[in-house]
Amino acid sequence: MQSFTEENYIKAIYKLIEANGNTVSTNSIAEKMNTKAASVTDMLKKLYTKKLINYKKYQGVTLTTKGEKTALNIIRKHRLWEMFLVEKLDFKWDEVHDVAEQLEHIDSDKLIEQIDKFLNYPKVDPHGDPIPDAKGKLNVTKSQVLSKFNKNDVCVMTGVVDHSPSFLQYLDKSGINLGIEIQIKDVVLFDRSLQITINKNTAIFISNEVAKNILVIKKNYKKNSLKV
Amino acid sequence: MQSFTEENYIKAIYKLIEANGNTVSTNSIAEKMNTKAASVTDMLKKLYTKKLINYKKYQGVTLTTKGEKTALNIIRKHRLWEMFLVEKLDFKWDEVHDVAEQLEHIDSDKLIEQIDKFLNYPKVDPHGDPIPDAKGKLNVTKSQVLSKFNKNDVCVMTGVVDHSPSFLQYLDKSGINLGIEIQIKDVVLFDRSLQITINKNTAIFISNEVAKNILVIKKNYKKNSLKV
DNA sequence: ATTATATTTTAGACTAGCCTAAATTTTATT
DNA sequence: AATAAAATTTAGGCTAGTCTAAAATATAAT
Ligand SMILES: [Mn+2]
Ligand SMILES: [Mn+2]
Ligand SMILES: [Mn+2]
Ligand SMILES: [Mn+2]
Repeated sequence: MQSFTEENYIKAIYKLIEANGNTVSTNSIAEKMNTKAASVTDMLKKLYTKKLINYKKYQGVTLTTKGEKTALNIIRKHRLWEMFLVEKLDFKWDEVHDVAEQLEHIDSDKLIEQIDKFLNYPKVDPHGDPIPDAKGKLNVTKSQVLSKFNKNDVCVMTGVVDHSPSFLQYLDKSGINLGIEIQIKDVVLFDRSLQITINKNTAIFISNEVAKNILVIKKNYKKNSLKV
Repeated sequence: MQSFTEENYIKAIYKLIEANGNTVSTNSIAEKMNTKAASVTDMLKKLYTKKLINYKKYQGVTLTTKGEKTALNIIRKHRLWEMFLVEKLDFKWDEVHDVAEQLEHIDSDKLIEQIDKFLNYPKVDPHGDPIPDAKGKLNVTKSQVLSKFNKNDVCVMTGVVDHSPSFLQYLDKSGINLGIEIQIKDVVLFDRSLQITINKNTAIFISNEVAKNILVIKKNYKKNSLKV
């Protein structure tokens, strides 16, 4: 069994690898964990003796199979709890993160399996992030950021990059939620800001910065897909 | 804000006072917390500086108003979580305690108020223990142990004294649950074991030790009560 | 009223996690 | 290739919470 602190380090390492590929540096962990590099080095030694990470001095860090399984289990719990809070307790998607940061450390297999069942085995969390299954299997998402698409493209929103409350609240206020259909009506060349419609309603403007934080899947990509 | 450890000490002190009256000794806290007296003394100094307990060297301990409020809030959370586990996640009453010991430390007012609402504001937990309200108000229970009653008395079961899984499982197996009507058919003078009926069914025997751990309220005590 | 026993506190030490400052190693730049 | 800069690790120290052993105090027994 790991301490809360160890679990948070493992999750941080997992997310850094997911975001930036292969190995991860001491400094980047320190930044993500809001600690100092010296503290990270101490913890890396400990995680190494517990066989959770591969670590050689000055060489950066990767997760072992055991470490990755551990990380995915924490992420599974985090996302299921977020889903529970939104679906059952009327939390907004910008309110769940801090509570889930605590709940993800509760140690009870039965609890998390029952929560999963209670929610009817959801595939994604309130932010569109995939929920690993009990064996640690994670569906890879093929979403892309909205800013990559062009005039007249039609997409469905599937997630967000930035998870901050302020960004999520801005999306709420703008009527931008998971599942909406977004059509790009115009792209301003100067700053790549977008004019879009949501579910074919009146158009709104969003900045390129916003578009870079909205994940979508392009609609009607396959010729033989259903046109509704 | 308190650490998990501090919260557990405060709850232990509250329960010892509740069980044994007025002040509580260093040794009794050590026993309940599975620590040594020296560790308790250290913690008492800390809780005193935080104004959570009244403490003078060698004189025993009581809770301040602030300490009692803290204790009741932790107990509120513990019991609401137990209720949630039983009512919504199909846990048995003997399975909830260890998980609730973890969940009671989750820090979120909104979470616990929403859980309360989700459960429709229950008054007692799965073991019949009263749930303090958000202001820390606790309904005093007038239940008594079944062993105090006599032949032909009719009671309703309202709670348990012993909360151990083995005792709770024994009760399950014997059909003894909260809300059942218990009639004392016979009392064996030699060992004060009881022959009882449950909801007027065929009689079973229980030991005095078991009867001392079952809480009940006597039925039809008032002459003008409803006879169903 | 002394003495003996039990309880509680203090003293000193340990681990987990964190820090700053200094030393080491790697990487980048001339 | 030599040097400068950046990244990382080590050294030493701090707090929370724990322990054992010893000292102090309170309680019980003569
Ligand atoms: Mn989150
Ligand atoms: Mn999420
Ligand atoms: Mn309990
Ligand atoms: Mn209970």
